[in-house]
Amino acid sequence: MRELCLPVGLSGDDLKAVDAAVGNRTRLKKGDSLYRTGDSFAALYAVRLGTLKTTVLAEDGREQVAGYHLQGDIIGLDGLGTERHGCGAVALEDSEVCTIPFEHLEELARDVPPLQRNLHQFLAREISRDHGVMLLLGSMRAEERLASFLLNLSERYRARGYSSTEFVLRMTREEIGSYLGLKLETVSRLFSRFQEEGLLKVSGRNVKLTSVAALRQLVGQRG
Amino acid sequence: MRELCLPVGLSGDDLKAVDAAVGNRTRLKKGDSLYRTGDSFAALYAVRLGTLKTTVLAEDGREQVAGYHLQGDIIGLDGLGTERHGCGAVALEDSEVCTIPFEHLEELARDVPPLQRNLHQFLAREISRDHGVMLLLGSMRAEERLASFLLNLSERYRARGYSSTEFVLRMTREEIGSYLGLKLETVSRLFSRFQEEGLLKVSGRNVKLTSVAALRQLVGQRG
DNA sequence: GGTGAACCTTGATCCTGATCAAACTGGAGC
DNA sequence: GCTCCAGTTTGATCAGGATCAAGGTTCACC
Repeated sequence: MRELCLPVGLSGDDLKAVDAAVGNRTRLKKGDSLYRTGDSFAALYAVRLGTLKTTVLAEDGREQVAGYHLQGDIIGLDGLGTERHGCGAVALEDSEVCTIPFEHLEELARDVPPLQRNLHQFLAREISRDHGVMLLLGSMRAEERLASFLLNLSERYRARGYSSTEFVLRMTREEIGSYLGLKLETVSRLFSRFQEEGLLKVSGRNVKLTSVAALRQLVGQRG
Repeated sequence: MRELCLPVGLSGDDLKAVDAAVGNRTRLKKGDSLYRTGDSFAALYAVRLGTLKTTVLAEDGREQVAGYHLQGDIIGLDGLGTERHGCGAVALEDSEVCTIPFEHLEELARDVPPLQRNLHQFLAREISRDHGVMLLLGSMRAEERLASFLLNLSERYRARGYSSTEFVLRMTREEIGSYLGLKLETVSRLFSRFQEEGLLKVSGRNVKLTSVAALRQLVGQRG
């Protein structure tokens, strides 16, 4: 079992040191919270197995899904270097994460420059990801948002060696809507419409993309 | 002139080292680009004077304002540790920034733990900021968005020692709309309406908040 | 295997903000 | 001081998605 929680390009001693920094695994059952908004921040988490959602909370109590996280994703970055988590994280199915105590990681990053660089890249990637979501929420129509969401999932499943065209959604229509800034009825209608138009086949949470090209075109048009 | 581009809690030698890492100042005229999306990433920038906007670009060419940056803000973080800038940055008025070469900073962060911590905090804060924008774009109505935007500006001016109730907007209605996911006409109408309702006085880009409490209530309601 | 709750679909209607259009304003440049 | 143009305001209309409502489906749990 040579794989790493942080996919760094390291070798030898460095790698061992990183291995040591990675704490034990935690099993989560569907619905379990890994951490909640406002919890004191002490560690990052690498998703080993399963799917989590992170949610942001407005002062008035409104909650919104900020992201979905699959195997290999690192979560908790938003609390890095601060006192408290700004998000909450909940398992959408039985999952497993490993804990990366932050004190240790920060220290390690000082001694292992490639790791430091890697950490920075993770953070920057998180920022870029968020910018993508802002673009989606700020300037796309409902159908573009859903298409974009499905293509994003597709790409991520592909990268993990799963089918990129046939997968099971781990979240409800309401959660999808929350992430996309839409109501659940709108999400449901869009799935139906996409199916009518031959872009995909959907049955509850089972999705089969039948025309990735058409979905791409949907996202890319306008301009 | 003892102030720092990165407001770190350092002293003595550390402080000198950081000072040394901060490159020279650059003057920007209104409309000048500091960097563009896709430019190779080499440095962060601290805003010394003026106002900048950062913009994200979709593949299809759509552009959206990702943030407005005032004196003391650090920009360019999204490119950190990666090859290219994911955003563009443009001066909204004559401005001045100082360049913080990234290679140097990363190296320095290894030797000066408080600086490392500070850098991480900046990154985490940027992520949290983006989450706030996602919340705004995903779940607020138009009037809540504008109120939220104005209160945010107000707070930031206050923190910088300027009036928190009377200021000049440095961006056009269209740019405000782009940031808030609204059209310029909607922004204009909202300003007029807020004025009618006695929340503020507006004349072109001059804004005077006359009822911060009412603006707050507007944002906070819905539960 | 049956039951109930959570989740999903679909329909009808409403409303917010987009779009189209036209006139007004103010400031930069001559 | 005048001109011109980018930016702003305001009006009229439209449409996308929200909301309200009512069944239908699935699956976890007993």
